[in-house]
Amino acid sequence: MSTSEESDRLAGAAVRHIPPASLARLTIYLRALSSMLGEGIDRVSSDELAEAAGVNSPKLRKDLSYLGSYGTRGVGYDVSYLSEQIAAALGLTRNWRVAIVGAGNLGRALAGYPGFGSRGFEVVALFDADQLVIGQEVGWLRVSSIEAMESVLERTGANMAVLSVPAEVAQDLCDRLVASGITSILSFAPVVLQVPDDVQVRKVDMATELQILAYHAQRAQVSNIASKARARLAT
Amino acid sequence: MSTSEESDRLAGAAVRHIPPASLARLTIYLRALSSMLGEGIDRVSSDELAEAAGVNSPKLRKDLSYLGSYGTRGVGYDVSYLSEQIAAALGLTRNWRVAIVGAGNLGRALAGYPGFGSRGFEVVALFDADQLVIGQEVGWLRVSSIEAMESVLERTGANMAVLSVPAEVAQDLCDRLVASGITSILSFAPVVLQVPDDVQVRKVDMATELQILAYHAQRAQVSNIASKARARLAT
DNA sequence: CTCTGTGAAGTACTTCACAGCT
DNA sequence: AGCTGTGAAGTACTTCACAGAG
Repeated sequence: MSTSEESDRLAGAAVRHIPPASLARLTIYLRALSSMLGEGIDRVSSDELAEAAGVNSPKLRKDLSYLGSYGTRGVGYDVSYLSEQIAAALGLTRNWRVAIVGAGNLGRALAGYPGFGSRGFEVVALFDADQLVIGQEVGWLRVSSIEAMESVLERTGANMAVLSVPAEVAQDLCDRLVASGITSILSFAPVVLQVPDDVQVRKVDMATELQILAYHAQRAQVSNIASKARARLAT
Repeated sequence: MSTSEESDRLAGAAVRHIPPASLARLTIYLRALSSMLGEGIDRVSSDELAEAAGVNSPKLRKDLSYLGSYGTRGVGYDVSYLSEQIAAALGLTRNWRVAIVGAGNLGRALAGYPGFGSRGFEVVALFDADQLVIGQEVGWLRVSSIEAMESVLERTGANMAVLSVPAEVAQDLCDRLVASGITSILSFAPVVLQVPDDVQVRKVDMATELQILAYHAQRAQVSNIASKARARLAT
């Protein structure tokens, strides 16, 4: 038995381990449920929710089954109740205090991102190295100097960080975040960050996404050319 | 035999199908190789490249084996040659013309993203609905009116689009992009987009990423509490 | 009779270990 | 002797089909 499984049992948690693939989808279900709540829908079937989330319904039910049995057979799910259960499983009941490192266009876009503030995430600090940018107001925040990062992180009680800085300085700033006790980092820098095992890093990478699209587009094109060649041969 | 497999054979392509998981990693290898080229390194072993990409070496070799055998046993890989082969497999030899829809902070950040211009991607249009923003210069581009989107897409020969607009208008603009013949879309809007089967959509979602981090952080905490409880019980 | 929840089967990915070049 | 390339074994995820609750 692994340490974490053992810990779950001791902590009395019902959830043992959610597969990464399911975890990613649970956040989508949560958003779909939130928007349904907004529309005044209070009951939903697995078919309907699956449709809204863009997955098939057996997959949705399997995903939900990792959390427990929160539906009613023959009826469906209570939108509000299911939302709460998913939010609880994801750890969204406590408040997360996010520091954004890098106040360029991307950092500002993130600081102003509406869906950010909702669902338990609060942006508590915004850092930059540029003297012209330090001190500027962005939304409710004032940009802090990167030199004072450690003390501001401490004072604001940040427990998550977003890295929206150039690739060259990402590893250095990442190291400083880790040294300050941050263990959850979302990076937009196009580099592989080296961190200790107990630090979680997730990476969002525009170049990767475009290249994956390019691959599929090229394939589609090749298929198309081949189809035409085949059509010619057939005549 | 599926249509696409058949097409590959007819087109004479060596590559049949790259698993999605491998595809995502190939883009990372490509970046690592580019940076090695920049440093003047011209030979690399699977161990070294795997280290740089943050994966283990059997996985890297397996990934590369989907493309072909481009290494030399007992020696390693030629950095430049392997780069070219990966780029070719990903479809990066042709030039991709990208339109960015939405010129808010995020759209501007994307338009100015350096890694964007390199590797075959060129931003050819930038759209917004705000009269105050239309006509502004962002880098080398002038922001076009969203009303003229169809004609500008046509004129600029855009063949990929990035959606950096609010969730409420994302589906509508997506439909217009699809109607204009765009078949590759990268969306930053936090909604599930409905598109025909022949259109590829990839989604980047900040909220999802943070929620996944929150889940892991919460788990780490629970484990920690449990460990302490266990330590107490043991005494 | 409807719709959920879930073992079991099927599929895809990862890891392993070593054969095969150089 | 060293490092790649790859079948085969192992693991994780997805799909299926139906048992089971209402």
